[in-house]
Amino acid sequence: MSRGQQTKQRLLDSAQQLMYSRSYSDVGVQEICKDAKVQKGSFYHFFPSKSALTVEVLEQLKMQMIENILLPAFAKDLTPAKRFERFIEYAYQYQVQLKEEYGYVLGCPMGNIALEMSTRDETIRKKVELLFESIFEVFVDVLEDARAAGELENNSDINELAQAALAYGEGVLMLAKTRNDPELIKRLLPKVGDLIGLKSTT
Amino acid sequence: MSRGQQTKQRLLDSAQQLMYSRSYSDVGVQEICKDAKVQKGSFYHFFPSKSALTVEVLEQLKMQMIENILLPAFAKDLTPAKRFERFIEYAYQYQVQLKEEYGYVLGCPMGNIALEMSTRDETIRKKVELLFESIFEVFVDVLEDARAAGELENNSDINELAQAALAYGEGVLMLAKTRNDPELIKRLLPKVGDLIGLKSTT
DNA sequence: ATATTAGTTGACCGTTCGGTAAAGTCAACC
DNA sequence: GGTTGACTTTACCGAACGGTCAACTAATAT
Repeated sequence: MSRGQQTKQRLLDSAQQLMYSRSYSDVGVQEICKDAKVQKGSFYHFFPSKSALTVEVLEQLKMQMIENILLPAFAKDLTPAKRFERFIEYAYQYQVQLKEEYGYVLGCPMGNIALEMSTRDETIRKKVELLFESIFEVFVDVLEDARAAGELENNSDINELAQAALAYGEGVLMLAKTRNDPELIKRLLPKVGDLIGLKSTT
Repeated sequence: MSRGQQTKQRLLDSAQQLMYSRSYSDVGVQEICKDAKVQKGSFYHFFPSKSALTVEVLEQLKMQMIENILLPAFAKDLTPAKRFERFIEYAYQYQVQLKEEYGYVLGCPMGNIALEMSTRDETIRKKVELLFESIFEVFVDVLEDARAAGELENNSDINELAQAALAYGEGVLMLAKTRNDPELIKRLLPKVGDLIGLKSTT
């Protein structure tokens, strides 16, 4: 990685961490630069605006999420139901760890930005929409497996089930963040099985 | 209402409208004052801080929501399932109207603030937690009615079902806001019946 | 070796931020 | 009719905001 790429990466990493643990508006370009040990002029050499930086942060977030959570959790070595269980366990453990580290359950980094920025920055809104689409596709994939294996009691459209599952997950993370209690994830998320009609998840 | 109370009310109303349509951070006390036609000094006569104003806005929001949405939607003139259907219709119509008025689906005013502010202002987080509790209680009430009427196929703890329903609702509103598409509410929210095991809601 | 490009530095822009303070105005009560 | 306290006005604070700019240095290619 070239010198410039390293600098850019530090900016992306600092921005991701700071914005996730606080919010888009609460973190200024100045603070991101200070954290990344980069001067402000350099920031604007790599990014035309704070908004553009954020879009790249979201892209990075998506890649990390797919690689570190979605792919391992939904690997096809288990039954669809067990994959969901594994996913829930990952999500729970992650929020527990965040609470230890920051004192707060931080919830979903995409959901946080979505609600803060959707009415203020159209390119950010569109980007988050795409990220949700990525998760959604993974869900569709598992649900198709489940239906093929006869483990799906529900005969609704799989696209709608996947969206419902995504919505439910986001909602549970919101409640967990609001209560600042990761246990909510463990108690509530398994009910996603009822929502999508998956056998033996409860 | 005394002159002072009127001023305070204008501040609360302006703040509520501006913060809901944009966000907490994007709206300054200056702008709130300008919108309410109140001088800044007066603002700080009524509220010690922007945070305190927000807590009162949230309280007002709760009262309005209970009176205008929850009480009429969950009135006991219909079966529990039909009450949920009516609630969904209200939520849908409201977001459609917001989109016409502002160009954006605004989602849930509590959820929006929760995700933006939970890690930044503890008194706001606590207040939102309480608001969720209020909705939650209404849900518990309907679910008890449903179980008494034998319309609840699920034998889980009603508190957990109510929380799951709340989470799902918030998640659907988040997705609708991110996609800026109120139709998602109509398509997705009825599945709450599957989640809580309510007969004949789909 | 030199020219070009990529990256860095730090000072600077106008504006807005949340919040303060003091002087002034108004209505109500004695 | 004067006093009191609620409310309003206006000017102001230091700090931070997102973004710009021109001068500088480091690395690369010819």
